[in-house]
Amino acid sequence: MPEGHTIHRLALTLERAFGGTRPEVSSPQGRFADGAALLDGRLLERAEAWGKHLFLTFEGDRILHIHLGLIGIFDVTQYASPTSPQPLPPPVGAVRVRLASATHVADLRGAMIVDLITPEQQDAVLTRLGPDPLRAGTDGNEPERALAVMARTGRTFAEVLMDQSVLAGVGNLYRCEVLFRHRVDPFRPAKQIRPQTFHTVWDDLVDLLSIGVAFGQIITMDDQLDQAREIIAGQGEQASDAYRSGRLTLVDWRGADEAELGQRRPAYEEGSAFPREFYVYQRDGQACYTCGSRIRTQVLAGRNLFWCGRCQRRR
DNA sequence: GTTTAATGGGTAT
DNA sequence: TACCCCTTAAACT
Repeated sequence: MPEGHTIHRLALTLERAFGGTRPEVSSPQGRFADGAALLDGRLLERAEAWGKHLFLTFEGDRILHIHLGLIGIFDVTQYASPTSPQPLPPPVGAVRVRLASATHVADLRGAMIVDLITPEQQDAVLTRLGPDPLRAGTDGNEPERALAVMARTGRTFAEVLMDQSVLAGVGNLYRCEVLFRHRVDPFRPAKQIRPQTFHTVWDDLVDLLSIGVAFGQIITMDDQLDQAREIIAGQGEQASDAYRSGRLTLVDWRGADEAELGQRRPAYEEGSAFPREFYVYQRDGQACYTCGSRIRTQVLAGRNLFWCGRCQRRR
């Protein structure tokens, strides 16, 4: 499930659930037992996402570095409320890390990276990342940085789009869909992409990923995006401003009382889901919605690329 | 019951 | 390019 939007949403959810508290940290499966013991009962200062990397900073500069990889999942649930305490639900399956408070529990399974690191090690991870569309408008996240790399690589645009050192947070699904949305040939050399085209793609990614964070799912089709934007516009000025600035993830919910949260909380939390539908992703052999020709697929650098050979020719 | 695929990515060859 | 790691659920036999 994880592209950048998943991780940014997780950071927001974890901050709301555990930020400023001292969660119990354990490793029911046992593979993170030592790290869990070091973090248990420590103050969780903040949770942050950079591209697909998640960092939970505990007091004393103890940083829990998590990367979900392809199959990782971090479930955060509220199992009790302050007025109605409930027993903590037992872990199910291979839970490598569990955070638990009197009201919330978060279970991490299948992650590729689970490490306790120092601020210096965190910096080393961050310097290897390209600009993150979900941090657009902040230092170091300018699309020009990606353009500079593109100008001196021999690789195709589709390869470069998923390279985390060029762009942080974009995965295979957003890649396929954004290429189709702008009718760009995936195999076009990155250096041949016009800067104006790339800026349009970048702006679109800022929009798409932000909506992905807001709704907790990848939405790429125009009719669904229109509905999504309408729902966001109905959330009031604060959510709307944050969305327009491309930083819906960075809204700080801490300190808000329940009434305020009710007003600011996006509709998605009440569970409005869009049908899972895409322009090209996993539609190989089916008719392109625009031109009717068959959607094609090919393994590119180990991942399944999907595109429309007619709509995405030579651009 | 066994195999496969999944929105990742590092390391060896 | 190949192989490895992580875990689960759906699709096979």
